[in-house]
Amino acid sequence: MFSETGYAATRLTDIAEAADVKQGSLYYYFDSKDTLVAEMLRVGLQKTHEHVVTAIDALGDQATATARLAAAIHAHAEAVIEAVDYTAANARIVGQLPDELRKRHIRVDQRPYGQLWDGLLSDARAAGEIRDDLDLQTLRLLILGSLNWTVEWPDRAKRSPERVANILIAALFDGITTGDHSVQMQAGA
Amino acid sequence: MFSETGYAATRLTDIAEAADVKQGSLYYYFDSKDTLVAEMLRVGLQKTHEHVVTAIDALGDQATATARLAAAIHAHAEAVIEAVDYTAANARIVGQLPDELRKRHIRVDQRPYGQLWDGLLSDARAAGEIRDDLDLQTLRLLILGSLNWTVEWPDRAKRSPERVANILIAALFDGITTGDHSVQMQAGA
DNA sequence: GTCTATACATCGATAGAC
DNA sequence: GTCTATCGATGTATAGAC
Repeated sequence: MFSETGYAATRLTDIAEAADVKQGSLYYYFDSKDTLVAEMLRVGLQKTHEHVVTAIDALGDQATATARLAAAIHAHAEAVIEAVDYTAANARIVGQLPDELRKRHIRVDQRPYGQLWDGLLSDARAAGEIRDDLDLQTLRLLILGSLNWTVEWPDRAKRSPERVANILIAALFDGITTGDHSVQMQAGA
Repeated sequence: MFSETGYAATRLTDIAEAADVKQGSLYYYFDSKDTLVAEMLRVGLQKTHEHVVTAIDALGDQATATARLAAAIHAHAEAVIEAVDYTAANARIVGQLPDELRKRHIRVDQRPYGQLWDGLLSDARAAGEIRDDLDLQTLRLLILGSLNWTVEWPDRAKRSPERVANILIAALFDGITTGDHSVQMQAGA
């Protein structure tokens, strides 16, 4: 509901109705709307985290670091596009949260997930599989951002998680250029 | 203000205060909060559009399609990260808008900007500069999404637009891998 | 643990003087 | 064109019965 309606516009009455209780009853479980939202965000990110870890582990010990990275991209795409409702909600409403709530969420909940990704990237670099002239933290944020933003895509542009992930992986790993148009790019700015 | 506080939490009182008038006076210029927001979104996207077009035109006629694409990425990064306040607001609040407002904005305002980008990409493909096995619309949304999401980056991860754009361009154009780890990736999913 | 009822605050919008 | 004053709606939060 938060994913569809947004943080502020989602009323406790609606949430209660969906849970088949009355609005007042929610206060037996939560102190406020904010603690309810915070709990949802926490659970959501945890589920996403688990989903991604499961996908990576499924590859087994022999997988290369880049293969593991690709699996993570697939899994995150699944989470944000369809598999985990909470993840879409996370992506949609982080920008709408009251300041303290957002900061706490980023600091407490998002940090470990970011570290998982940073680990994937630095493993790949350590294995010599990705170049060492790119800022990995920025790269991670760009990758996750491109996937998270799918929640804003117009309906007609929607694609399956597999499709989106494959395109992103192909572009990232192989590059989008045909020959070596790449060099002249580096010169810019 | 919308960029920082969000759509719902930004009060007309605050806006009026920043404009050095009283809240009631705003209604001399706008019929409602929504028309005010709609106008801001329209102007914002227009400014971004112009900023990007200017950057592309500055390259002159001899520039390759990929060079033009790179310039567009730089310019959009500038717009969303620092240059155009409106752009950050756009990125931040599209997900928070009431349904009809958002739909109209995407349909009326965002469409032309999306077409500019699709043009850049299809020109590059026509020139044989980028591969022809990637869905260009999806690629465009992934690129813009990765940049738009920078508004959600934690403060400590913030980078200059040049830095962010260069990393994205390097990754996209050259690929992030060192050798041909790429091939085995394509096999996944 | 869930309900009904209601207090309380907030904020968009309107009215009307100047 | 800008102000002050206020209405009216909405929605979170609380009180208290069952």
